[in-house]
Amino acid sequence: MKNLAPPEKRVDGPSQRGQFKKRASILEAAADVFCRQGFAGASIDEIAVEANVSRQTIYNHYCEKETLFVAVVDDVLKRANSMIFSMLATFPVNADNLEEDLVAFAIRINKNCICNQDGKFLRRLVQNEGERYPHLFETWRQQGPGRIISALGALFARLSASGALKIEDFDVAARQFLALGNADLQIMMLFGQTPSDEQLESAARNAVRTFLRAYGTATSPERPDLAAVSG
Amino acid sequence: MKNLAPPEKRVDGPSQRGQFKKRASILEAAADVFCRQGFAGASIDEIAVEANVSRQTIYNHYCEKETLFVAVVDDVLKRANSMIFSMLATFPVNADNLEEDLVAFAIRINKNCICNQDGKFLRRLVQNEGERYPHLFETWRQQGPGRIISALGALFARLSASGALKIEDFDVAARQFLALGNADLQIMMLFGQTPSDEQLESAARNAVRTFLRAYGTATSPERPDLAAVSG
DNA sequence: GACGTTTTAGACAACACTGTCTAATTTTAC
DNA sequence: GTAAAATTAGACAGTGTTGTCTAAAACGTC
Repeated sequence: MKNLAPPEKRVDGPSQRGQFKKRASILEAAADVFCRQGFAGASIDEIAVEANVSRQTIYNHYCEKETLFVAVVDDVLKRANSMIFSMLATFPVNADNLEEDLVAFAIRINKNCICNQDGKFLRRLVQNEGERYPHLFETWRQQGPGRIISALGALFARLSASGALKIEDFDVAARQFLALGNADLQIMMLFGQTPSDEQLESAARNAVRTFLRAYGTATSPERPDLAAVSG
Repeated sequence: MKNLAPPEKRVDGPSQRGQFKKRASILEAAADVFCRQGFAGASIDEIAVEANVSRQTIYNHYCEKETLFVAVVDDVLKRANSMIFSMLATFPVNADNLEEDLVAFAIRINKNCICNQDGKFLRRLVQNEGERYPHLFETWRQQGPGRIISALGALFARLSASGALKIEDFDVAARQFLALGNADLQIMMLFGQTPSDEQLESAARNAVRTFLRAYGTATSPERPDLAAVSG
């Protein structure tokens, strides 16, 4: 890590006029290798081979290994953030068919945000390098998860206001919804495995059933005989 | 990684007659450094300094870096396993004061198994090196989480049989209990932070309240007016 | 086709790390 | 106190990596 980069060498490298494909290829390969090997274990040569690019080209675009790393993290963070908010936009609006809609929503979140390559990469990277390079994730840490939970909480608030759910703390409910959605997948994901569609569906069903038992109003059909027991 | 270690060099090193303190000191320092830097990023010299030991001593006890790594993983896995099962032994037996007992249980699990140093180490290690050194975690992967969930599930089954809970799938309930317990702590833990006692308690309360709403029978006091709404 | 830019392969120095060796020193057992 | 065992500091070769440099080749644009 050089503290003083020579000012005549631009950090941003070529690409003013094109060669976007090279950059994209490097970013993708670097994400792969950094994810597999970690920052310390990743070698520029390995990235170059995987990107079908010469090592020098990497140094032309990103003057240091750390510059490349920062660019990869930025890229993945941006993509993951836009993905999660586009998924939040598919949250069910009305409450007819709520259970099925929530199941489908949970599947989408898990499949496209948590269990995909970007999700895996982010979990690893944050966990490994978050303490070593706090500045990389600081803004995401302060805004990312908090804003996601707030947004999801607001969606649950809407359902709660319409009487479909009965929730006191919307943010807690949002966190619990996500946590329940991962409950059956966490161990797989810890080992880097990707769940099958069947596993995704089963996990989502288990999660939503429990969530609706806790927060659903009486119209939820899936709580067979609690009223009978309580009455 | 040498494939053929000279047979006259014992893998287990000295310690037949004592020097346990050195070994323990090395193991502890190595766990620390491996956890912070990963396998590739950790240097033997750094471990030696942190253990207050010369580098040669490390090589005397563990002939290769990988041997040391394996020993550290074994050590942590054994300790974590024994801790989790000793915590499971404190699961509430009877159902009077169930909510408070479950809260205390969740706090104990989180504090002593999930949020402590060993838990952090294991999460990192499994996630990072689990694919590269599958043999290290294979037996734990097959037996560890599965047996933990089964054991916790059996405890919930006991409460269910006594009528205090109403659960269909005990293993699912066990996973959900643990997932709910982590719901409020996951982001902190991802960044390597350790929750305060207040945060631990609040997280456990939120988790148990929701869990009991989903699985509790009518005797649970904390579901204020579902019956009224449903009636 | 010509020109400026980008890419490439390869060589290169500087550095860090692993694992070995040795000889001196300290610790431990008896 | 003595002898065996363990530890230490330091030097060392071998290796891999980063980042630089150069000259040739490929590319894109006009």
